[in-house]
Amino acid sequence: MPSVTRKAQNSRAARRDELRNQLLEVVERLIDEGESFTEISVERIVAEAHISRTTFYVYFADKGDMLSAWFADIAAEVAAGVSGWWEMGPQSTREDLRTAIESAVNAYRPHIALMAASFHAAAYDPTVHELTDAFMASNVASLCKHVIAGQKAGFVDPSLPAADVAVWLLWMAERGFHVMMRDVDDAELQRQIDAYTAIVWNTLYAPTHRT
Amino acid sequence: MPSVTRKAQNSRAARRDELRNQLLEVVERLIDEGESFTEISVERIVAEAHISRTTFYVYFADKGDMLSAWFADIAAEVAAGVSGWWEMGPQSTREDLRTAIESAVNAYRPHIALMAASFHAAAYDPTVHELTDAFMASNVASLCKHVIAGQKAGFVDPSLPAADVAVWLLWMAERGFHVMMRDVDDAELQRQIDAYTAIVWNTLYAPTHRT
DNA sequence: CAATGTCCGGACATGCCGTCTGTAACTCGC
DNA sequence: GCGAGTTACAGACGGCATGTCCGGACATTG
Repeated sequence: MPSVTRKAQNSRAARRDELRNQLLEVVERLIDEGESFTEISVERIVAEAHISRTTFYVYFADKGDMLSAWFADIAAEVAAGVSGWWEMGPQSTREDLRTAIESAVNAYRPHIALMAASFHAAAYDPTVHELTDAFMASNVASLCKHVIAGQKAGFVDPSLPAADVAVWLLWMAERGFHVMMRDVDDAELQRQIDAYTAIVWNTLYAPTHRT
Repeated sequence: MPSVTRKAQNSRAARRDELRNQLLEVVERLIDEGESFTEISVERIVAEAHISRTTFYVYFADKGDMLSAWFADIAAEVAAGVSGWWEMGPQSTREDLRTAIESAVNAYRPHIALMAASFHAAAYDPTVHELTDAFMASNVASLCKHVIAGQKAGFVDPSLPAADVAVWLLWMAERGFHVMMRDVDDAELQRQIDAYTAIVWNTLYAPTHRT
């Protein structure tokens, strides 16, 4: 009875997604209350979510698996948010850059706590590590491509080592988002965006925009 | 008998230092072998160091305490390594900046594994968090002061928000050191230093050095 | 009804933690 | 050398969290 099996699998996957969201909501709240992902036990999570620990292990191999199940979705969202950056061209202004960065921040920000948790867990969980790595690699590749194109088109400092600078700028963003954009009001957030924009602008574009 | 007590305390402190170094050597090796600090148990550490777990707890409250006992020393070393940067003046060249950064890297590099472990542990260990925080805050303060002085003296882009940019540039360094300078050969290391130098130079100094 | 899938409570072995024994050794001052 | 103080140890503890397993309760479906 293949149809039965198929249906079961579908509902299983759906249920997994449902649980995943429900559990991450709990985790997010706990993190916001000042705890760290590593310190939050599975027992704690399932208790707060009112499901049994057994059920948790039916759907997830462990905490990292739960995080991983969620990461791909959000990575895509963020990637879409950043994409404006890659469209910078010779005519683009510093305002355009700021807008692109702001949209990336806006995509990132609702999930800062869990993103930070993911990057933290990446240090000891191989599965999570692969995901964060792929996420960074993909964005680095995009930025690198953009930088090289910009150098060819003459609106990015041609003396820069494109690949290396791309890596540095994006890891800076990752770290900065987690460290500086947690628990900040909107004014502070705007200032942080300004600062990051200033660094990126000066690094990449300013040298070719001298008046 | 105060003299006895005093002597005991001295030897205790000395022994603590001795153990600390011995244990961190083990930890460093284990990390180099691909394990993560969080995952390394006290049992593991003491076994490899050929001391008993009991003895460990005589001298340290826990793993974090051991890391903390070591962090202050190394923070001072690194701070000394970076100090060349703050001496950049109106006449300083890009080469000077690179030299300063290289010396910071050289101070940092021998301890990258443990520094990374410290920053990682900071996420869940309040004691370690305080130390890493103070370390970053102190360097940020120095850089911030340098930027402001440079803006007054006219060799740093005056449009930059000094405090914010200082924070971003230094967290970028912290992250970059851990992510990009682990397990790299010397050629790769030089390239990373070049990239970081390029970003810092373009951000801070280049706008006022236009030819 | 019977089979299937879902959830649960309860229990298990395992591993690590931090603490607390008692014991053996070593180093002093006397 | 004797005894007091210190240091190291092995061994055991209670506690907590992990990941796994089972059996029973319940609803859904054929």
